[in-house]
Amino acid sequence: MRADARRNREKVLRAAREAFAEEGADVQMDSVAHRAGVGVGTLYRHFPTKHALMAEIIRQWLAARIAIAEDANAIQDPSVALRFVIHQSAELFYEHAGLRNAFAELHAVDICPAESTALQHSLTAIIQRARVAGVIRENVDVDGFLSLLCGLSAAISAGAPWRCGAEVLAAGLAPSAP
Amino acid sequence: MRADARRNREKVLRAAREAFAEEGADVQMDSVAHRAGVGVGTLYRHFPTKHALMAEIIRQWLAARIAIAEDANAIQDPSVALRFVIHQSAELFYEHAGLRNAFAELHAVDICPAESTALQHSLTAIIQRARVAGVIRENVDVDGFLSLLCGLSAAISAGAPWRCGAEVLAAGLAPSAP
DNA sequence: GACGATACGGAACCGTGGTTCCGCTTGTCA
DNA sequence: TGACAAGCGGAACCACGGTTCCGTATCGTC
Repeated sequence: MRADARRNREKVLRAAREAFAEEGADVQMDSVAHRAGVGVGTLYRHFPTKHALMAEIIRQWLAARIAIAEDANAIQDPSVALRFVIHQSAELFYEHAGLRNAFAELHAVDICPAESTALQHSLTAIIQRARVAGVIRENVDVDGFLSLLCGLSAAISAGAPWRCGAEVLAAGLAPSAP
Repeated sequence: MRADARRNREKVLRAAREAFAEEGADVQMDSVAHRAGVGVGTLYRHFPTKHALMAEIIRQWLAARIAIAEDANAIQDPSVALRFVIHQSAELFYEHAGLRNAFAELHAVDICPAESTALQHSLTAIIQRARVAGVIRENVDVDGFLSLLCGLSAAISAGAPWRCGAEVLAAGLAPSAP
């Protein structure tokens, strides 16, 4: 791949992230191209369709979430690990608040099955450890946890301060007092 | 208004709710018309644009939420009132899970300012009472609460069991132990 | 520095889907 | 029951936006 092509690919991805975040999933390709300072033709050279461009952004986004989950799994204390995932995720959600709104309707599982599975796998370990240690309420499984994270993401995109959202979720997940 | 016109208006609204819930905000008007068993012309007789149709659905949705908030305000115990709003809202979110996904990108405030204000007003009273009674964490204000409800809605749309989501939020909102 | 391959820009194309228009039907009222 | 207004259906219209295409520019190599 030629050097300028690689440069342009990066410019396009950066612009697309920005554009999707600011204008939602229905930004025009022209707008993305303009932000990137390239022509539409260049967009289509790197990504055959708009959908492919969106998929790549989502893939990178999932990769960041997987990284967080894996970092958490390196933490010994299950309770600390759980809190770590929640807080780090909340911060990530805050940094990319716009993307959440843009891609809310899309099902990541359909678009990036591999990454989705990896994320779920990593989170399963965290939940499992928390369950054994008794630091998470009984009726929350991995799917429930993923949904709640999804909710956290929405809350933060809606304007909730991310630390506050994280605290509420973390506190709410603790097993109810006997 | 003629009787058949009134009937059709109802049919259209029902069909639109169903269509938006199932297919998202970008359902075609033709699809809504087909579900309602009327022609597109009839749609446009009752709602001048697609946007107007969506606005009416959102208005009814906000009305339901306002009703819940007002019911809660009739409850004496601030703690019970807070839990009531959360649980009732969660159930409503569950019943109309699809709509949330469809309209996530839209800002209700811009579309139905009056209803949005009314909802915010009702919730303010609930939060205020909870604050005075010391049954809600200090760093959550009305806006934060609205955002968290928005998050709850997203979590439920994402598949979290609504009772579970409500319990987590209710527990998480309690002031942290000293 | 010249040549071939690779990449770029952006005007033009075309399908999709919101909206309009008008001839026909149906409800309402005297 | 007849007349008129109100409402209906759906084909046709048209703007928008994703995608293609090709002449031009740039890169990398000899």
